Amino acid sequence: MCAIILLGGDTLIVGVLVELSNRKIDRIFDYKVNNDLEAKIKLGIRVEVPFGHQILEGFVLQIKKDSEVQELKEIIRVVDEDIILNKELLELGQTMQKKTLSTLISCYQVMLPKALKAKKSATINKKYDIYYRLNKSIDYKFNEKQRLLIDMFKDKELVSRKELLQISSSSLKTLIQKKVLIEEKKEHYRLTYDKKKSNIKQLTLEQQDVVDTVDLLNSETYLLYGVTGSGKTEVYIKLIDKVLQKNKTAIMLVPEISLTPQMVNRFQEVFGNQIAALHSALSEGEKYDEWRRINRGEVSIVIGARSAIFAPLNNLGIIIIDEEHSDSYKQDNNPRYDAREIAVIRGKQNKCPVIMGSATPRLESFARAKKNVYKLLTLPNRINGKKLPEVELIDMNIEVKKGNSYFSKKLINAISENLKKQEQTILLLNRRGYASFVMCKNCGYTEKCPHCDITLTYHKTSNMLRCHYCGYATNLVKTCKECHEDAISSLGIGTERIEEELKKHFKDARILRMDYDTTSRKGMHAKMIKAFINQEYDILLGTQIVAKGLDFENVTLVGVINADTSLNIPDFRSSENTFALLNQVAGRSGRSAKAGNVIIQSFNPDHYAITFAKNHDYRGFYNKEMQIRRQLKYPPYYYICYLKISSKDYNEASKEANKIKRSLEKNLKQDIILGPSPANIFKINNIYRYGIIIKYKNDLDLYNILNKLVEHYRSNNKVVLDIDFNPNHF
DNA sequence: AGCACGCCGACT
DNA sequence: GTCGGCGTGCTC
Repeated sequence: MCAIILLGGDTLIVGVLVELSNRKIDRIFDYKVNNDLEAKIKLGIRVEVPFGHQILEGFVLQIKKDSEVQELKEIIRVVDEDIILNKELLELGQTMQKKTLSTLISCYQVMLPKALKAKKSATINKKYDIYYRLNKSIDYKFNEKQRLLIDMFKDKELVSRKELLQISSSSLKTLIQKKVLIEEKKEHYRLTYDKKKSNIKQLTLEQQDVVDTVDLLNSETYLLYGVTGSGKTEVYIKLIDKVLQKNKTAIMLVPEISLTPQMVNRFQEVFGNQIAALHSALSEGEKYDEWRRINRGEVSIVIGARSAIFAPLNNLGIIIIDEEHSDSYKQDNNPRYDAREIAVIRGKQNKCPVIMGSATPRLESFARAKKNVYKLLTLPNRINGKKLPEVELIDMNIEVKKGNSYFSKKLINAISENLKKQEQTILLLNRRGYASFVMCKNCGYTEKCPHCDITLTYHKTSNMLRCHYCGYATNLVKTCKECHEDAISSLGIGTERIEEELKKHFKDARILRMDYDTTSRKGMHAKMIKAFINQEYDILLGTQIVAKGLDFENVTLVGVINADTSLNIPDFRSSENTFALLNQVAGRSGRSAKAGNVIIQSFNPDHYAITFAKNHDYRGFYNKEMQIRRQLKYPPYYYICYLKISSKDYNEASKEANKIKRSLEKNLKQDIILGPSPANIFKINNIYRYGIIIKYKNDLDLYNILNKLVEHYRSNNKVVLDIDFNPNHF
C-alpha cells in the first residue's frame, strides 16, 4: 500500500513526460515547481528536469497539488514560453498511444518539428533582424555624420541595422557604444510568401455540386472519388475558401509535397501568405519557422505531407486528404499512425468535415462509402469535356518472341510519331518489387503460395522461394511449371538500361531520366518538372514518381514499359497498387486540347488489374478485387495486425514468437492467427525477426491482449515486440 | 538512454 | 589485494 502524501497544498507539482524513447520510462514523473517558475507553468509546455544522473527535457502533462512520491526533485527551468502541445494535441497523443501501442513520448515527438526535440544533432535557432531604438534620455552632441544617422529616427521608432550601416558603420558603432542607440532584436522567418495573385476559378456544375454537398458544420467524412483531370484541386480550393470566410482554418494533406509542386503553387497563387507549407525539402530551421507561424495563429492553411495532420491550428474548419489511397499516409516506423485516422479524430474533435480524395480510392475507403460510413462524392468526368485517354494493351509474351524485350513495335512507333508531332511522352518503368521475385522469361509465370495467393519471395542465400505470410517454402526450380521452359530467373531492369535502349531507337530525342537517384538532391525534382513543362525534353522516363499528380499540357503519349512487376510483389494489395499506378500514369495523358494515348506493355495482359485499368473502370476493379479479398479474408473484410518479434538470439526470437502465437490463439478465438514466419528480411544487423499476422474483425479483446503483451515485453530485454495495425508491408 | 551497483576473473 | 568486464535495475 502506498500512502498519498499531501504536500501542504502550496507547492505546485507537475507531472512530466520525459523525452526518452524507452518503454520503461514512458510514464509520468512528478516534480516540484519552484515559486518563481510557477507563473510560467502551463499544460503542454516543455521543461528541463533532473532525471537520475542526467538532465532531460520533458512535457508538462499534469498540474496538481499532491503526489504519491515522497521525495520530489525540482524543475530546473521552462524551456520555451509558448505552449508546444495544446489541449487538443495532448489528448490526441493519448488516443494515438492507445491505438498504436507505441510509447506516449514518441506520439508527442512525431507531432513536432525536429527543432523542438530534445536530442537534435544541431541547434536550430530562431533568426533575427537587428534594429535600433533612439535613447532620448541621453544628452549627446552629434557630429555631422552622426546627425544623419539620428535623422533616420525622425518618423520611425525602430530602424534596421542594414539601413544604418549604409550611412556610416563607424558612427553607428560609436553611437551604440555611447548608448545613444539601443539594440533590439526582431524575429523573422526564413521563408517569405507572395501575396495572393490569382482568384478561384469558375467551377463546373459537377464541381459546384460537390462543394455544395459538403456540410461544413459537421464532422462527416467524405470520399471524393473523381477521375484523373476532374478538377479535384479547384474543389479543395473552393471548400477551403468557404472555411476561411467562416474564420476557420484548414489542413490539406498531400502524399509528398515536393512531388506536387504544381498543386502547392496553385494554392499559393490563391491564398498567398495565409499558407504554411511543410515540405520534406525544407531545412529543419525552415520547418521550425513554419511550425511557429502555425502555432501562433499567423496562418490559416497548412499544406503538407503525413505529419502535417498534427499542425497546431486552432478552430479547424476542414481537413482534406488528397490521393487518399497513397500508402505514405501510414507511418511505417513507431509510432505507426495513419494520418487518415488522425484526420477523422481531429475532424470529430473540431466538428469539421474530412474530405478524402482519389481517382482510385482504397478498397477500404470505397467500401466504407458504400456502407455510408463515408459520404460518397463523385466527379465522374474530366473538366471541359475532355475524354480519358485511349489505352492499348500490348502482350509482351509475343513481343519477346519477336526479339523485342523492352519496347514493343507499337510503342516505338507511337513514340516516333509523337516526336515528329513535337508532342511529349512519359514512359513509366514500374520498378516496385525489384528482383526479389522470380519470373519465367518465356511466359511471364510467377510462382505463388498455395495458401496465401501471394507471390513467393526469392531468398538468394538458401536458393528457396518463401511465402512471407505463412512461411511456406519451396526450392527454386529453373523449369517453368506453366510452359516447361528453363527460363525462370530473377528479374529487374533499371532506368539507365532503358535509357540506353531508348537512345538506340531515337538518337536525337531529348530524354529526361527521373528516378530516386537523379532526384534525391534538394530541389532537383522541381527543376526537372519545370524543364519538362518548358518542353526542354521530349521524353520523360522514370519510376513511380512520374505518375504523381502532375499536369503536363503537351503530353499526349504515356507508355508503361512493364506493368507486371508491381503485380508480383508479395502483398495482398499488389493488384490494387498496380491498378492505381496504371490509372494515375494514364491520367497524365491528354489533359489539354490534344487527345492522349496510353500504351501498356505487360506479360499478363489478361490480368484484371490491367484490363480494368485499360478501361478506366474503377468500379469493375473494385467489385472483382472485393470478391478476392472476401475469399482470402483480407481487408476490408478483415483488419490486419502484424506483430514483429525480433532478437539478437535466433532461438530466443523463435521461442518467444511461438509463445506469443500460442497465447494469441488461446485468447483470441474469433481471430485468424498466421505464423510465426520469418519476416521479409529475416536478418538485419544480426537481429532475427519473426512475424505473426492477426486477421480480425473486432478489436475489443485484441487491444487488451496486445497491450498486456506489450506490457510483458517491456521488461524483457532480449526480445523486442513491435506491433503494426493495418501495416503497409509485412 | 545513462549510470551505479555488484558479482566474477585476471593482473601489477 | 585491486582493476575492469558487463548483466541488472533505477531514474520523480
